[in-house]
Amino acid sequence: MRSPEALAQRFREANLKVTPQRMAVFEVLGTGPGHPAAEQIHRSVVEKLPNVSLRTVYQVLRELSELGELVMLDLGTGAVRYDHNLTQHHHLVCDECGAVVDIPAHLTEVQYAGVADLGVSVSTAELVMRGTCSPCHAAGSTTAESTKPSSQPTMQQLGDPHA
Amino acid sequence: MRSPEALAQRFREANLKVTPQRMAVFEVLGTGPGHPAAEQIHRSVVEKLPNVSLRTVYQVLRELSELGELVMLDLGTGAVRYDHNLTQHHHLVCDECGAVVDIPAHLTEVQYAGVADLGVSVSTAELVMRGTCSPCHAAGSTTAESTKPSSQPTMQQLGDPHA
DNA sequence: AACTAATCAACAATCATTGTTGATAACGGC
DNA sequence: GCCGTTATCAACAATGATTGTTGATTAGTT
Ligand SMILES: [Mn+2]
Ligand SMILES: [Mn+2]
Ligand SMILES: [Zn+2]
Ligand SMILES: [Zn+2]
Repeated sequence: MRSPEALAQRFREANLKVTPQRMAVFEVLGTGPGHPAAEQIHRSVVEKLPNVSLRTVYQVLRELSELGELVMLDLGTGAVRYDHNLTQHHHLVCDECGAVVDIPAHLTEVQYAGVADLGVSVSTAELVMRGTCSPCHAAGSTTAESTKPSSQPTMQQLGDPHA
Repeated sequence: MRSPEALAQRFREANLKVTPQRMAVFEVLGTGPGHPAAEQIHRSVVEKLPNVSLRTVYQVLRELSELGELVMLDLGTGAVRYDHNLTQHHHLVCDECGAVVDIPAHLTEVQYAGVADLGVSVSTAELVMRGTCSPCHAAGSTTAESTKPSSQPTMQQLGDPHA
C-alpha cells in the first residue's frame, strides 16, 4: 500500500480530485488490517470524517482498484474484500472467523507448467486455502467452541475478531 | 459423478424420496458439461421434465452438496458453479467466456508446508487460475475479439460458449 | 472566482439465492 | 392399492452486496 500522499498524487495525475473523503479512505486503508470489506472501511472512515456515505466509499474503492492501487478479492465470503497488499501472495480464509490471512508467496510452491497441454493459457494463479487462522487456533481449545456450537462458518464480527 | 441410480440409492438411504425432479437433476448433471450454474441446470432439466421450478433445482443441488456428491464452487463469477468432479483438481476461469476448466491436480504442483510457521492450519487448498480457455484460444485470432470489443469479462452465454 | 467534479441523502434496482405459504402431487412402506 | 409423510408447485417476499439515479450542495483546481 502506498502512502496517502502518494495516492493523492496518483489521483491528481488521473484528473481525479483529492477530496477529504478520498483522503480519509486512503488513510484508513493504510492503517487498518488486511482485508476489510466495504462496510468496515466505511465504519472506520466515518470515525474520522462523519457524513461520508457508504456510496462514496464504494466509489473510491473502485477507483483505487481501477488505478491498480487496490485489489478486489472475491473469496466467497459474501462481500468483496479489499486488499492493499500489492506483493505477490496467496490467501487463507479462516473457517471459524472469516478472516483472510496473507500467505507470502515464498512460503508456498505453485507450479502449473503442465497445463499448457490443455491448450489453456494462464495469466494469474492464486492459491486459496481454507482452514484456521492463528488467533482462532489460540482461542480454539479454550473458549471458541463454546460460543460456536457447530454452526456454519459465521464470519460474524468482521471488524477484527481478535483484537 | 456417480450414476443417477447410485445417487438415487444414496437419497433413499438418507430418507429422501427419489422424485422425477430429483432424477432429472441427477441425469442432467451426469451428461452436461463441467461447471454449470443453477440456471443452466434448470434450463436443461425443464427440457426433459417441464414445470420443474428453479426453486426445486436449487433445493436438489443443495441436498446433493450436503451429501458430498456435488461441490458448490464460488469462483467470483457471479453465480455458484456446481461441480460433479469429485477428484482432486483445480480450476481455470476463462477471462473471455467465463468457462470454468478443470485442471487435474497432477498437472500442477502445490506445496505449502511453510505456512505452519504462520500458526495457521490448512484444511483445503485450491488453485484458482485466470486466463484463456482452449476454445477461446482457437477462436481468439479469428472472430472472438470482433464480438467483444474490449469490455469487461462478460460471461454472457453461460450455456456452453463453444458448442 | 469560475468551472467542473465530487458528494450528499434518499431511494430504486439489480441479481443470485433462500424463505414462505397453502394447495396439490407423489414416493415408499405396508 | 392406501395412507402418511415428503416433495413440489406457483407466486411471491426477503435477503444482502453492490450499483444506478437525481437534484441540490460542496469544494478542488486552475
Ligand atoms: Mn492479501
Ligand atoms: Mn471442477
Ligand atoms: Zn479465525
Ligand atoms: Zn473461454
